Amino acid sequence: MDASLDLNIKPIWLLDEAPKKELERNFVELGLNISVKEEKGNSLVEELNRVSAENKKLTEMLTMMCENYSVLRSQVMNYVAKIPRKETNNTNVSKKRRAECLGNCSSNNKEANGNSESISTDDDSMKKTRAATIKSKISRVYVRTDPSDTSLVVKDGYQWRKYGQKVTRDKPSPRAYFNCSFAPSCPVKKKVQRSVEDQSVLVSTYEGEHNHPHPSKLEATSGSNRGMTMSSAPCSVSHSSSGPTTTLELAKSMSTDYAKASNNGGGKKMDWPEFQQFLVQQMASSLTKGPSFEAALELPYLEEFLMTIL
DNA sequence: CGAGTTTGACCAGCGC
DNA sequence: GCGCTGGTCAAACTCG
Repeated sequence: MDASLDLNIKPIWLLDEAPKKELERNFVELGLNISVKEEKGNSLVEELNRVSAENKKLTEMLTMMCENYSVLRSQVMNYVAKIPRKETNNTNVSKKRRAECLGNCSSNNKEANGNSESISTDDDSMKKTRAATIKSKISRVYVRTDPSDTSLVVKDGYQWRKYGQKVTRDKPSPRAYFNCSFAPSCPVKKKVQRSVEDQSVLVSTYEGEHNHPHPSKLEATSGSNRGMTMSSAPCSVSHSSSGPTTTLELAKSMSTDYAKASNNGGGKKMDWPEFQQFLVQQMASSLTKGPSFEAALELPYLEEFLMTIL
């Protein structure tokens, strides 16, 4: 099946009668004898009519999609409003091995281990609290990549330094370990591993919170701050450290395209109706891209996707 | 030459 | 205590 739907939001000129006549005129100008090739011409006109009708139908479908999108959007808004946000006031990332040095997490491991000998007053409740703390700081991001790409690199806008790679027991693919190297004292760590279910999906697990602004935000505030903030956002969308975080390349590409589209208009921002129309266009074109859109159709992905474009 | 990556060794936690 | 496993270190290596 040919999935390439050449969709248009606005009814194109083929819907009008005048252009058809112009087409016929063009045939004459091109030296083609319409009377001789009347049959061919008629079939072409019929074909044009058919395509026009099809286009009209598709346009209606898109309009409906757009309306459904609006409804869905408001539903998601309501849904998101109902989700209780967990407090994220605890700032230090703790790991098992560094559990004893809660106040000294940014220092190096050897120092931490040295200190740990003098501070060893753990009990079960403390352990549970810490485990909960770790759990609440962990977020997960799914990124669809080229399955042939073995680099385990997830571009999220931050600067990462790889410090280790390990083959784990239950997973066929190795796990890569990264430190945030944008700020020397940033405690955030990232683990990246391919999904067992889908080798084309990279699962990156973030531990902790960045103690510095996002690099792209720094860029945005220091220089080219045009259009919506979406344009400077990374592909990841994090709505809470308490819940899973999902990334869609589709959302990324859409935001990028949107940024481009906005910038092409001389830096003029699109208003909401324009933006909606733009989204529909992008959705339509994304239908042809397959995997990303399929991913978006899975409910958790879809929610995140909608969060992204809201 | 410096920054980043690779990779084998080491360490700590956990279950038995 | 022992072995398994995940996480980290650091020397060697690569690349711009």
